[in-house]
Amino acid sequence: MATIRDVAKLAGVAPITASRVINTSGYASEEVRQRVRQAVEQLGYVPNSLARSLRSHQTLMLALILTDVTNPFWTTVARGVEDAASQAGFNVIFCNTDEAQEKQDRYLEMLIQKRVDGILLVPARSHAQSIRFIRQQNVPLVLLDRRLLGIDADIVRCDSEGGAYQLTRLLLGRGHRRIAILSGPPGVSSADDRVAGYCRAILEAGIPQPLIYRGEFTISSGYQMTCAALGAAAGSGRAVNAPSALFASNNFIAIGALKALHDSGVAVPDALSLAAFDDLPAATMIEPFLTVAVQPAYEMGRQATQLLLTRLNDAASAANTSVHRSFQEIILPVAIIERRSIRPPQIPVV
Amino acid sequence: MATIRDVAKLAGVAPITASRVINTSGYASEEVRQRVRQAVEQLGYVPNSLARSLRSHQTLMLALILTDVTNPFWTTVARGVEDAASQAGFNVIFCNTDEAQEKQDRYLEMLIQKRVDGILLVPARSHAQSIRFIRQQNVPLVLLDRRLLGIDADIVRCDSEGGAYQLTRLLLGRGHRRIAILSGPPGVSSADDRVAGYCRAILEAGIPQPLIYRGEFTISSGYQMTCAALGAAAGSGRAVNAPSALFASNNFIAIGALKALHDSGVAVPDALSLAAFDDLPAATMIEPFLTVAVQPAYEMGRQATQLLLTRLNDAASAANTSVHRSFQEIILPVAIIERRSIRPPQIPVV
DNA sequence: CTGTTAGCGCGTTCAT
DNA sequence: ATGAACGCGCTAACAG
Repeated sequence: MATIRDVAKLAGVAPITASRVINTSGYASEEVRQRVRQAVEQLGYVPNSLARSLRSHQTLMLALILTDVTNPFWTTVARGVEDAASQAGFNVIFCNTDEAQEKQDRYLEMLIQKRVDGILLVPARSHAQSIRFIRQQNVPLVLLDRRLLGIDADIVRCDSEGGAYQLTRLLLGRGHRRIAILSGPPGVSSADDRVAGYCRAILEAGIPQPLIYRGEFTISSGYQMTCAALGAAAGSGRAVNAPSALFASNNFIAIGALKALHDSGVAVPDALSLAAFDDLPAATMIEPFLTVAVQPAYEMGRQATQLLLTRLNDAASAANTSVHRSFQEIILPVAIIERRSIRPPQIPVV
Repeated sequence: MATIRDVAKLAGVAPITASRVINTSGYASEEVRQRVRQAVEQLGYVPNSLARSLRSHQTLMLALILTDVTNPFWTTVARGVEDAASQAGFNVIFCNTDEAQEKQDRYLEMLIQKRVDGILLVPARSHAQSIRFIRQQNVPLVLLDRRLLGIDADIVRCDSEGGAYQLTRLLLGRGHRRIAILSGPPGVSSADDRVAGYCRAILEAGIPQPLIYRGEFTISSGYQMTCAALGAAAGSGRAVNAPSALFASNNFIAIGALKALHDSGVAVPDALSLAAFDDLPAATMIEPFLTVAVQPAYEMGRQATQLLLTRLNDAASAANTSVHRSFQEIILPVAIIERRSIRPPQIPVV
């Protein structure tokens, strides 16, 4: 593989001159430019960015660590990140943690070895250990979607608490009193916030007993929690005790719930109402009918990336003046979209 | 950021000794190992893989260039690639071309600059130009899913022709005579092969006129082609001329078709039968009912990666003996899954 | 406008 | 068992 020295030799100039032509940095006479360009062409020269990065101390690579690109929500976030990054000349490495702390840490180590210029992280669990590691390495970091207890950091996330509150209010407004929330894992702030918003609305309505189920943000967990919610009612022996509405706290849980309800022969919304956080993937929307709280996924990715790029500039200009800037927290609004999966409860509350 | 020299200094040894301990290559007394490890810990030292790769001429990175990770089919392929790669100690960079030649070429250039060790490519279009570029740079390449006319290369793909043939035969066996295929872009071998398999079955059945629509592998294109297929019949003024069955040649086209049929009030399978290539994403399968030809997506990714890794070894051991090995073509079988979207035509053929 | 020198951080080669 | 010297390919810093 040809090096810049080969190019320089062929063009009859010094390597640095070739470098200047190739990177259009610094002066070069038109004649020299021609010769260098031709040499590049002739040799099929492709610059070695390893060497370049080693010298220049930047790789033009960002990393996005998330839980699962299989989920269309994250796919959309990823697109937002990629678009914003590539517009600024950066590439993005994607990493799936599957919510596993251990995988997350392995990736972090690898990414820092590769000297990525910045990291966008959807923290798998509430551990702050990983963040300390990143800080120690002086790599700019922006959190995405999830807060971390006791950690001040730049973050872009949505108003999960508020969205959950509104969605619960919507169900209450339709006359539901027994509303069960099917939520994600404790310790994940977006999950906790949605439970909190739900509880606030429930308590405000004077309902003594919230119905909270906690599992994973997966289809199978949504299925199981739904079965549990239905089963608990069956166990009590009184149909009146069955929840009349379910609040699925993400799209995959909603899909699992729909599946479970279908398998149990429970019709939505005739027998039971269903509302969810996050829209379902476009692919399922042959006939959209789920009432949802939608997060601006693309925008989350875009803004987080822009914030990260800002921090890179800060770091570059600040150089060795280690002034501590304050962190930024960007909270994006959640939009409620009413469709047809909610209806007043069929069995009037006694 | 600490370098290996800092570690060496702190441990009171030469840099190379520290290197040997860190990479567990070569000898080192137990006492020295201890000191080095402690220095690493104390300084928070993380090796610089840019420098390491520059020296060792390998990056342990592979690239997967595909058209659209949004499609669950490709997501699954990607998982197969990632699993096989990480098991061998390699990382994967993912790139979306959106079927655009230009994006593909930009990514290729970038990946070669980054000196990835190998490339898995789902070629966007039939151009062979890009492949010549890769060959010239001596980077091992395995094609995925799509052949390239006039190009001999390692490839892992499915039997699209055979699968389409079988699926069409299935429809014919149910008594359908007017079967329309909604296909992908000409020049993309998987699309062309499916049309070919369809045509073979149609001709064998003695049907004079195949009904072929060609568009993109997208939801909107599936929608449009379906409207066109329905509209053509309407235009002819005779319901008898309407297709009684549709063959969607990938999952996104199938979703678009379902949407269009729903919007037009055409019931599946009562009024019209539908079969598709590729299964729908798990997320939509609340109640699976589509009869499909399924490709082993995960396995495609896995085997392609293994083949690529084999080639890396070949290249490493062959060194400068440029023996030309013959290329391998791995063709995976397609499985037909019969469900409930096919039914004999309601309007008997005159 | 162009060239010389040096070094980014690491590991191969050869010496001790 | 350990170390010195060198170079991977490139560009910053400093001439001229």
